[in-house]
Amino acid sequence: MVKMMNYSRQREVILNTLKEYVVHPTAESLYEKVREKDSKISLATLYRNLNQLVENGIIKKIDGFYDSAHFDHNTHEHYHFMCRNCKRVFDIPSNVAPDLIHKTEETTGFLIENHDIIFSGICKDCRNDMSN
Amino acid sequence: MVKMMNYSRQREVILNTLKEYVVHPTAESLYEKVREKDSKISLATLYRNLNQLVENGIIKKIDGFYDSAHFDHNTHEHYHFMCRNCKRVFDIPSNVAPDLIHKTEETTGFLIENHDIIFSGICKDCRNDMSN
DNA sequence: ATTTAAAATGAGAATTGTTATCACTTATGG
DNA sequence: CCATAAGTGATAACAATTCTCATTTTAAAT
Repeated sequence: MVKMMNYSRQREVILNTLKEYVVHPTAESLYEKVREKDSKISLATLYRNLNQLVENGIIKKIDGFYDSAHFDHNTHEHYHFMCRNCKRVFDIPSNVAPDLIHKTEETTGFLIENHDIIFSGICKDCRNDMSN
Repeated sequence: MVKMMNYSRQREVILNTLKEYVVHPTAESLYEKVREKDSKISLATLYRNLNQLVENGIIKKIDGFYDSAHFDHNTHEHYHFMCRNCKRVFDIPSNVAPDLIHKTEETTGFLIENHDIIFSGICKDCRNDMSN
């Protein structure tokens, strides 16, 4: 029994705005963009809808970066990298860690339900800029 | 030029207490244990010292679990799992993802400085308990 | 040993990201 | 079109963490 979500204009704006991102914003920076399209949407509505979209598997929440959560419209298996310099959060393809779940379950006897790999360092753009 | 840390009794108590853990506590639960040994240590002192120990590479901070940070006295490369049921945070050996840094740097052109894998699910003990 | 400057402390206020409350509005199915 | 469940905006509340500041402790140099 999947709990029904009613339509809401605000949720649509929020999801569409998130989909415009290639990198993955915090609630705060997403809120700025959302407000450009609908200046009445409240911050509580943003958080409520982000949580709801996460619970329904439509988007993913990325925890693990030092400050606040980031949100990702890509729900395929992949991992994340934050640049220490520009603070952008990029996708990392999942083939960098083949067979990770299976190996971990074998090794530990734990049941793995969720996982993410969180990398940080310097992205390609910033490396190039630094060497100039 | 490594910044010198002066000795402090409080820091010693905090580090020693952290070392008693097999699983990895939050600041809050570590604080309870620390207060049993020295009931005068302030919460600010705990946080200040944990951050300082992290900056000096003596302990590691584990972000990425839904609520608060956990702290780990084991600085060897390894990963982390939180049980959804008992909320304990366990170590996962790093050989579940061989050559992860190298492959990721190759694939992306990014410079990787830090990384962690965050798993969640049900630990072995809780699986056993559940099947009773 | 005494002095001195930097480092650390305790207590509590402040800050930040996020969630809860509540009166009101909108969506949906009969 | 009515009833009811779901969603909203505004703002208060919250929890984790950091900051402030007057006082104390450490280290190292006299």
